[in-house]
Amino acid sequence: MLASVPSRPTFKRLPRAVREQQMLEAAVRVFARRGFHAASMDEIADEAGISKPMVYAYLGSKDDLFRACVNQEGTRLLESIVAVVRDDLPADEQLWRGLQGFFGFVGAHREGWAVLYRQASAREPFAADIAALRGRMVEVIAGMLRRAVLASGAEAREPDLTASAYALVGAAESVADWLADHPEADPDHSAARLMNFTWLGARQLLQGELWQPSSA
Amino acid sequence: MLASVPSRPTFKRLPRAVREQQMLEAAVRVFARRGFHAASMDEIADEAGISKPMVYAYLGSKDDLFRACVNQEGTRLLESIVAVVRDDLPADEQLWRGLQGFFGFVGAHREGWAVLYRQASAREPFAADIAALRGRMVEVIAGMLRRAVLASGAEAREPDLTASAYALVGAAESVADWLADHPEADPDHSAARLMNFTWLGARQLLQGELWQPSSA
DNA sequence: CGATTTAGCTACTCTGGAGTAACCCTACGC
DNA sequence: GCGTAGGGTTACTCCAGAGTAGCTAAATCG
Repeated sequence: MLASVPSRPTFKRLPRAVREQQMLEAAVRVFARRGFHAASMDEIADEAGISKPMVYAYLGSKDDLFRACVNQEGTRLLESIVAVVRDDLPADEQLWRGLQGFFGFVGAHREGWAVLYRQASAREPFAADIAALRGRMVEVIAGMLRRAVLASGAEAREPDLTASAYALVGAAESVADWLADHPEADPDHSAARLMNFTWLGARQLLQGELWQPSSA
Repeated sequence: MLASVPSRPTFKRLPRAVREQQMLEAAVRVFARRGFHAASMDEIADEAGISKPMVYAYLGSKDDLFRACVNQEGTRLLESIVAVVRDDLPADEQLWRGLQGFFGFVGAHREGWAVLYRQASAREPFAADIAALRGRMVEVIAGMLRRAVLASGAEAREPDLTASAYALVGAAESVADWLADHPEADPDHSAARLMNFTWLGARQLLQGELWQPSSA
């Protein structure tokens, strides 16, 4: 019996699943800092510590690779939110936790956020994916608002719900962008401010109060 | 020479200023529908009814051309707002008119909007310009909010003002994106809904009312 | 009515980077 | 101890598209 030393993991020759994940992480970083076009497959391969043909062998074309990045980061974003929202909570608590999850993701994954929003929403083949993702969020938010309004005994007007949800999602994206550029800022603090800003207004509006132009 | 074949259906030799403007308008359209990278100088020249070297002769490189588009559309956007806001009005009226101007521009210049936001904010050399434009808007909005709060006798907390302004600008951009994809929607209606959504909330928040988590 | 200036063209060059062909190497199964 | 499969590489091909050289011709001027 030989003293069978468990084959020490050399730095080379890793199993496919591991390499694929390394490549994806590298790609997200490069796409985030260069943008889709300026990112070259050579640089991505280099960042992953591998050669270009391996990237093609495992992940396919540049478009395929980018789509994989978008899907991965989009999934992570959604999971960050889903993980903290509980169905049995009142709507305002759900929204609050959703915002915490959202800003938590952005704070911890600034590259992922940049890939998803600064890059993917501007490039035609992928913009549709992001629009769909945003659409799902809008639906979720609108649902929360709807339940909140109904729970308070008021009447829910669908167009107002959708418009409010769009405004809220946009406000969150804007604050997220600001957060991505201010590493010292606290994600939870941003979440709290936005919660305050939107909830008070949404509540009043959806209960029927209206701002009226005082002239013309 | 018998059948001399200049055969140019080209109608006229136009003065430089006119051609430049045609090229800019064409470039905005092509950039908007293809994106910066996928837009080729050939297609832009074609859209303008002119040949490529003319574009280079008048507007310079592709980057120069795109920057010219961004500047033109950015200026138009700002002017749409400035044109309707009056300094002597109360802050809520100013905000209301500003939103009307903003959504009026987006409704009437969907290509310009797409160039400014969907394209320019994602491409590195130009993102800074857009960030600056957005920064000016945030400052303006924060100023309106500040005056409104002071006028109502409350105390203005700067971080809240800035955060609210970011949220409001982001909400407006989001609704504008939605508007750009829904040609049948009425810009004024969008402006009114957003005004309602934000004003009621901002007013309460800035006067000190806070939403509080009901649990942990 | 020549000279000059300005609008305009065709037909190139050249480069960055996506994608690939063809080969190498080592662990493992038998 | 050897065949093979899968992880890995170098060194290409090829093309779209930015940018240019160098020409023609219509206005304008003196």
